[in-house]
Amino acid sequence: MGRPPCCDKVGIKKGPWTPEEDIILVSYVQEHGPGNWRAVPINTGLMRCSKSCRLRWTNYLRPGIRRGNFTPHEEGIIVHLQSLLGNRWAAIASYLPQRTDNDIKNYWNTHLKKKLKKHQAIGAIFAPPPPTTDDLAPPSIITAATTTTAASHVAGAGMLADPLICSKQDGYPPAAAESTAHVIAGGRHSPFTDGDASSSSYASSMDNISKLLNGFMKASPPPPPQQQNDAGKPSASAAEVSSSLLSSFGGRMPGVSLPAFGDTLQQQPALMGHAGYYDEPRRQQQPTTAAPLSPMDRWLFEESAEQVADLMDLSAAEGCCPVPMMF
DNA sequence: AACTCGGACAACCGCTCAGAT
DNA sequence: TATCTGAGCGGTTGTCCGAGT
Repeated sequence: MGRPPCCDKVGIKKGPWTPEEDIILVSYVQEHGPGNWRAVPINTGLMRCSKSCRLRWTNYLRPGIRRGNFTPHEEGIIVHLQSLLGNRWAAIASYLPQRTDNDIKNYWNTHLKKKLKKHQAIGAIFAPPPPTTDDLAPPSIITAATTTTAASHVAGAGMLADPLICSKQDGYPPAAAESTAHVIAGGRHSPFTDGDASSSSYASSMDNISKLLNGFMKASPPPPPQQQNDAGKPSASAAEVSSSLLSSFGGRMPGVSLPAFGDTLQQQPALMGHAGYYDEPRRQQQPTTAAPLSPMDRWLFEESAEQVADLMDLSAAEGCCPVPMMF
């Protein structure tokens, strides 16, 4: 028998999300937490498929998302992990917690693939040979990178981010696993936190929403153009946004209690509950001190920086890419 | 100024997996 | 144990916008 559709297609709205819908979704998630997506359109009145709601939250509204240009360092990480893991964007995204898998996938398809193709065309070396999995990659990562079954790759993606699973199932040293998780959790020692690390990821995600709202609030003058996220300064405070939005709705939002929206954005822990890699209760158990990096981490975090530099300036080199490129 | 083309990115689709029953 | 269903993932498409002609 055929699989029933994930949701009733009749009356389901498609296409770009409106600021109103975003607010409804954000408010709902703030109140109930992410998850149980099937209930979201039912309880909010959103004429959206549950999958669409989840995707919108995960890829755009979720706090902690960094948008805008990828740094050369990030590019290198992506290239490296892509060569290691293939097109397992979720797994790759677990190493770049501020980026969504969709973002990384898009960036790969539009920028990096082209860049690497060009580089490959001139027969240059993209990166020095990665260390063998025997001496560097933890077992879970080896599994993720080398096993062809979908089950293992999904599990592997999770293991990358989950010290409990890593240590329990694979004998992956807890310290190493924790270090990975610490990075994922935005640990201070993370080499992925680049220049604007001082600005919270929360600010950037709030900027996303603020930007939307500013576009929505026709009564308000448009905000001056700004580099999204990088400045880490929202165009309006959450309270202002909330207040203005309420005004524009005449103080009412259908099916949504909005007054707490400003507070909502201050409650990042509640909103950070990202099913999957950002399991907040588990994240909160992470040590606050920097754990020693696993060999894999070290390779990715330290050595890749040099490799990235080599890659990005497309310096002339001989030979060809030593690692398989999945395109 | 109008049109075309291509890049960038948001969103959708279909498949698979995992948990619940 | 088998089946069902919700959630997640990766591939693909659609749309917008800026650059070039």
